[in-house]
Amino acid sequence: MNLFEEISQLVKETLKVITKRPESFNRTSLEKITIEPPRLAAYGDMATNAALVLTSKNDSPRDLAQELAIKLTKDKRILKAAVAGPGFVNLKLSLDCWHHVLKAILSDGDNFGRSNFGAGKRVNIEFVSANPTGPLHVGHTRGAVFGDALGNLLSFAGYRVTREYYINDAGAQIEALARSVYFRYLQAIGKKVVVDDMDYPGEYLAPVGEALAQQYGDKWADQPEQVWLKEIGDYAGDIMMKKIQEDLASLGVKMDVFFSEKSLYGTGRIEAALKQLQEKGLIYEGILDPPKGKFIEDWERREQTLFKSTEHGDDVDRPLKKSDGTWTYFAPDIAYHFDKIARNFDILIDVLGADHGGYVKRMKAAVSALSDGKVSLDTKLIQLVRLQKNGRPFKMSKRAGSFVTLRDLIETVGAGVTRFVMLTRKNDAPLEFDFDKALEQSRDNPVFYVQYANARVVSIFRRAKEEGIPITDDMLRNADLSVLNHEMEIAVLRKLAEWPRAVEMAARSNEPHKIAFFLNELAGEFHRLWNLGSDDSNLRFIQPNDIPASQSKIALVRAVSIVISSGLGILGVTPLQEMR
RNA sequence: GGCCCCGUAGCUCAGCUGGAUAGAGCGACCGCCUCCUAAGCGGUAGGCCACAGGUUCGAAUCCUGUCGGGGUCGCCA
Repeated sequence: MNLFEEISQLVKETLKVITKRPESFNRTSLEKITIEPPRLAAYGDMATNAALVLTSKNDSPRDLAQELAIKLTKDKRILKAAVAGPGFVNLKLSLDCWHHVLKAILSDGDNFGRSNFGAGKRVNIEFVSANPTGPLHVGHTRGAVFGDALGNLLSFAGYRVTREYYINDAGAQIEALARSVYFRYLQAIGKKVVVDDMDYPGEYLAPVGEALAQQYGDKWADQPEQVWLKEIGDYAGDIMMKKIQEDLASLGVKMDVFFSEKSLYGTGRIEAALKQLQEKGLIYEGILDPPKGKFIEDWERREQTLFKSTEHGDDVDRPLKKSDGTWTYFAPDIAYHFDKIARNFDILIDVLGADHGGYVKRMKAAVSALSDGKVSLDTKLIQLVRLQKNGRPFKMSKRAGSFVTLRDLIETVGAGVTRFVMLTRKNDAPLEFDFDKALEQSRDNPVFYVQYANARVVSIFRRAKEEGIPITDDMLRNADLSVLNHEMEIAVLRKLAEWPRAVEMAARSNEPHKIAFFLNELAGEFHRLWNLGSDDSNLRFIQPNDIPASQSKIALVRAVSIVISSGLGILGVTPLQEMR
């Protein structure tokens, strides 16, 4: 059930009947027709720009609009159609129509708002992909929440979603991790060591060193690096990865695939991917110019292996090998994306930190080249999180080893609050995360505001039971809805009817924050109606001594609860039954 | 210097593939509890949508340029 879709069909069919110039109905102008809630509620329930879009230069849009309006009123669902402004047609829908929407929501239940928008297309969302060198911090958390919610959103909208984590377990950072752990190991077996230059000085590595000491005693105490580097690196990386998975689990994020960068090395997979590019003539040996405007001290002109990414929209060609002959980060990442393409995804989405912005073009170029433009790569850059507490910002520094971790967040505010707050901003805007605000119980805190609405809903159900009002799904579905005729009750229904549209728009742009904003609006409509009950007892949901009227009103409440639950479900937040 | 993101009310931010008189919360001011949770609701005040051009019947939205803030720029990932 999607009311906007239904009215849109009606408008388009009506237009076909009345137009004298069918040739002006090319596909593009039909696609430009919108059916949307008007800016002002006073205009009506829906507005369409059809006449404006379809009128050719010399005709008056208002004439076509007028004709359209007259024809539309013939439909039962349309109570009133009026021409306004330059040629909009504002529609007022019949009470019956709204009641029909409510019945549809009740019978669709959890499925209300689901759609086939994605047409079963296969989407791969790669997110988090943090180096396994330490616990996840706040920045990773935002990426994790975003990716996971996007996954939920796209599933809801009819895509087949795979959530994926790329483990960077092959680069220099793992060796750095190994050295840091080695320090901790030496400490654990009682050696005096000077800890002044560790890459990862965080305390969290101390237990790893101790575990090594337990297992191996002083076996590695006086050994040179090449003896232990790889083994300790693998060992520590595995432990860190387990911790990361625990962190993700505590946030409610479950990956479908963990893809190891290491698995690309020594298996010919990098070479195979690059061969694809080679065959398209996109790989060559060449010399890059140093970046302009930025002085690099030890710049040396050097011939190296380059990917001709400029052929696919990048600004400069990109190196695939470092000066020591090993691969750059880019090379295995090309192989990784080649693997994703080979796994037959229709759409790839990479969720990256904002500091990877400079990486986007080359990766898109690679995907475009490898798939001959058949697979699209969408990148979502996640901006920084600024943490605040008591009005004062605090800093994160990985080098100092002191940073706010995902675990800190969950322990202080909980997973649900963390997730919701992080989804109240679009991904490309910086997010201010205030610990105090997140826990505050007020209108200013959107998490609370939405949860409070849900708690009120639940309290109505509870009260109804106490009053002996039967509210099974079946009874609500068959309730006589004619008592639902107040403007504010319709306003709630109007918002509910927008839900499928909101889902589609959020999915279209890969923007789960739109769901959070929608829920905030829906909660607002509901709180408003609730409060009207104190002025006018006829608007209370529970009508003493009138079971049928109570059931009708509770049917509306049930619909609100269905949509709030669905919406929170997409965000990955558990609805609260009561506030404490 | 190149590239990417951002600039909307005093503050924090929405604004849907271009659409009507640009919205919400906070803060300020004025109201609403004998009544389903007042942890809420109503109202008032507050704007040259950074600036300048362009496209269009129509621009906060699209294009170009300028200014301001952030990110990034071979051998980090």
